[in-house]
Amino acid sequence: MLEIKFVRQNISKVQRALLMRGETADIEIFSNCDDERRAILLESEELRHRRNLVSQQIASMKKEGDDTSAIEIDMREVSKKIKDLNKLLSETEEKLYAILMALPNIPNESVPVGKDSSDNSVIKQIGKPPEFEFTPAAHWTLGENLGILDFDRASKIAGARFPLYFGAGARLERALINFMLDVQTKEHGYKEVLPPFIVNRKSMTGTGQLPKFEEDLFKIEGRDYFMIPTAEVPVTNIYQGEILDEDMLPIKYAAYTPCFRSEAGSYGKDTRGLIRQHQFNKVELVKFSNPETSYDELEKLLNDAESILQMLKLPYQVIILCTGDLGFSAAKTYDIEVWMPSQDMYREISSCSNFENFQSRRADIRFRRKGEKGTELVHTLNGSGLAVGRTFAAILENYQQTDGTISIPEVLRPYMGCSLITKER
RNA sequence: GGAGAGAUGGCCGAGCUGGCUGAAGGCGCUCGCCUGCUAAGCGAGUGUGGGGCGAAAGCUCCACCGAGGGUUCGAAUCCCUCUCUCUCCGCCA
Repeated sequence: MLEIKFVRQNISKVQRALLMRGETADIEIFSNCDDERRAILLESEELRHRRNLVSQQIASMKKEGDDTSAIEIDMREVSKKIKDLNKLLSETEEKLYAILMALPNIPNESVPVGKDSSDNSVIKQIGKPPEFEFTPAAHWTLGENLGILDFDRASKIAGARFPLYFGAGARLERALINFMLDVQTKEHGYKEVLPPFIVNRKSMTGTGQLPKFEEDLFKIEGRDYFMIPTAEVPVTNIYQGEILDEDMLPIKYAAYTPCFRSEAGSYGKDTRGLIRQHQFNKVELVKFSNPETSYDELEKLLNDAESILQMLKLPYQVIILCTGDLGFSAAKTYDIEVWMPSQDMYREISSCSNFENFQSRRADIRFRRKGEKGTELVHTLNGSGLAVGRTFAAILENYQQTDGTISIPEVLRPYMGCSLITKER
């Protein structure tokens, strides 16, 4: 959420930002509501002021034993009017709030302007795509042939877009989770967190998934609960409504969670394999940062996520999202894309963003500077480190052998207890 | 699920026979003083949000004592609903 004062004073800047994102929002309605709100507020506050004064007067008159019934009758009217005005006020504020909550974050100045994903630019490419003497198979083919993935049976259990891992496949998934958590906690200073996988509406609103993107979420029927689409939601909301000490910052958390996404509106895309599932595993990195250093923290976060791919020796590239492709809450985002041989292209495996104070304003996460009074909003950041299912897919495809077996990346062998995945029975 | 208790400022904790209580007291924090170090001591200050006036420093008003309603001239204080926490019983991985 943007600050109401900021929007009021920077209407044209906000409009420009919306335009750059390829969005339209009716700023006129905002201005009208805003003016209306202040007009009502002014009137209601004047009346309240009067009521406060008279109430005190009544108190002292009663002490003297004077008759106050005439004033009381008068004040009854005033109170009624205040009540009416308040009703009007909250209606106006609701409208205003709805607009404000639907406004996306302002892109950082370093974000290139562009229309859509085709305008994203590649910042760097690390590692070379492997060369095969055969046509590399898709990971679902490999996985099903090896007996470690079974999408058919998964669909009996739950439906399309759910994974089912067996044997070495299940172990590989678990190995990746452990490996990723170990690297981030032991080498990069993140603290491990295991949060709830179901959250309430307030938390979803705090990080920006609601109110705009409810259709992307799995909701628990009959209760105001949602399955998390990413650990970002529960982990960022850990400090919801709190005031942190400056010397606690930056706070760095690494969390493994399953993620649940309804993937509404993506019917034709990635219908096979592990790329687009309703449920997938992810290790998420979340930071709470001092505003001055948040962009340094973003670079570090990106490096921390990248290090996993480097250690797994998977070829990848880093792209910076242009204004038109930026997520709703983000001010700046890098995507990491891993090489997928069967598709002959790079596919997103991580997304690292700085949200500045967009989420912290919604979730009310502040900090207090040493020696200064007042509080300030922290900056929040997060990034996948990494999406486990997609990493699984990338390993299968990049490490496939002529005979359809999968050699295991060196760093995972201690976790797997083997160096090769062969056909399961 | 049943029966109770509670939710107050950064934290702890009074107030809860309605009116001068934005809220005692303590802790913490900041600034100043003092003590040749440390500890202790003394003094002052120290919530958030939103309006109005002002170039600004600032002045002023309103709201906020879990959330939302109600009663009343007036509510942290009374009533209702909800959420959460705690204790006991039941059930349970």
